[in-house]
Amino acid sequence: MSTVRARGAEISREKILDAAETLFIEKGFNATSLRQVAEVAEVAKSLIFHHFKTKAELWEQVKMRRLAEFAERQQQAFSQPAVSMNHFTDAIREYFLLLKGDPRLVRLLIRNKLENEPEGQSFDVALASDFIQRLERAQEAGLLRADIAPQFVMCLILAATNHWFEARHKFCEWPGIDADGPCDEQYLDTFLDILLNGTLPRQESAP
Amino acid sequence: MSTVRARGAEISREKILDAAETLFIEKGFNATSLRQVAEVAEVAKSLIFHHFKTKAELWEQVKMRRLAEFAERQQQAFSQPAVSMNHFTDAIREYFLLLKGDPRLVRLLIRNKLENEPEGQSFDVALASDFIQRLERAQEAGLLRADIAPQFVMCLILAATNHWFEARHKFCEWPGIDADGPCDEQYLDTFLDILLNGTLPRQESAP
DNA sequence: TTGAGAATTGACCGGCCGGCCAGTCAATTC
DNA sequence: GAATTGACTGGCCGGCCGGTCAATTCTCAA
Repeated sequence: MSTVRARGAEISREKILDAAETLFIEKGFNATSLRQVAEVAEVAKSLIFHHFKTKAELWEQVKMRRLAEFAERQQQAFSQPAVSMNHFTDAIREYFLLLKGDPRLVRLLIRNKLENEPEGQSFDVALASDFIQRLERAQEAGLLRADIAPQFVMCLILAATNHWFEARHKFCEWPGIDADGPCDEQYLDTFLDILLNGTLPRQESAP
Repeated sequence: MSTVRARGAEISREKILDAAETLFIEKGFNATSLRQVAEVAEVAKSLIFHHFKTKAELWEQVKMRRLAEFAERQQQAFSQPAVSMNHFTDAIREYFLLLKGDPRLVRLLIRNKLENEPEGQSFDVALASDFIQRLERAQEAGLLRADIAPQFVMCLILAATNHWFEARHKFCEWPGIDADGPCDEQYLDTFLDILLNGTLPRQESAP
């Protein structure tokens, strides 16, 4: 449908979702009232209930919209063919930049950790196993040490990237780390350097 | 004071703190009412205001008590002298076990990330710079590659350990990772292996 | 023995919460 | 041009919230 009415309704719905996203991610679900959401969205509070059943469902939809978009971009970042190790580091670089460019997403990911839904999203399972398979093929091709489990390498990559942005403000209080400088790149380079050196096949050394 | 009264008061205070810790960490500050805290603590709600000025102060005290204890144990874990790289891996191992043994602490650390206090705690800054200095001395002693910045190695260590437990339940849904098996140890071994191999001084290879 | 004062309680407050509902208005359909 | 539909609103509701307060109990020093 592209009637005038339907288009107007869609705009209102999106305005509500936008306002809810801003407030829920910044202040949290329970600390945000629907009155605030309505005010920011410039819409009557009752209209929220017209478009969404409950406050909880609104939050669910906010997360869905954002995390689905995240999964898509994450897939793009991780889906490059890996014929050499450089392709892996490029993929990690791209994923790192994805997080760097979207602080709100990082905050959502933190909040998502605290919510113990039984179902959860399954798309990142598929994504992870996809990347793990790439790593396995790299092992078979001799690009990667064969004596390490690719699953845990994947965990380590996500830990190193996600945690950096999740705790960035803490790290930047340390001596030698300047928040305004190129510390993101320095950290990433250090990590990739260590990861590469640590996972490259070792050429025959003492047992 | 060690009068009976004072001791009784102290017990009540601790019961309130215990109940608040359980509920705040599990459900969050805004999702927890003081009525629930009082009920779990088996105490009148008003008594909470006798011992703590406001709900916010109670939460502050809960965090203080737990994070101070954490900092102390963290210091123990990281304070071993480092005359060889094994001491570093031992320190990381100990810190890893500290987190493994205290899921509630891990949850508190996640919650702490979301709160943007201007002041914050300064003890972990001191702790980090202490460990970084150890790494620098290891570099001077030739135990560690000299061309990497120790600050970022420290970040990586914290990322690898903290994020593992923060996202453990997600990781354990992946193929090849069994939540009930020894996956914690496998992950840690993989990480330490990569870290050690990646940070060991390289013996003269092609530039 | 007593009285000062801390520990503890339950009744109570104003205010905000999520949610509901009756009703208005304008676009769409017949 | 009447009937229908759906977007949208303001006002109201019961209930719970954080917080206050006066009254009671308890303990111990004087």
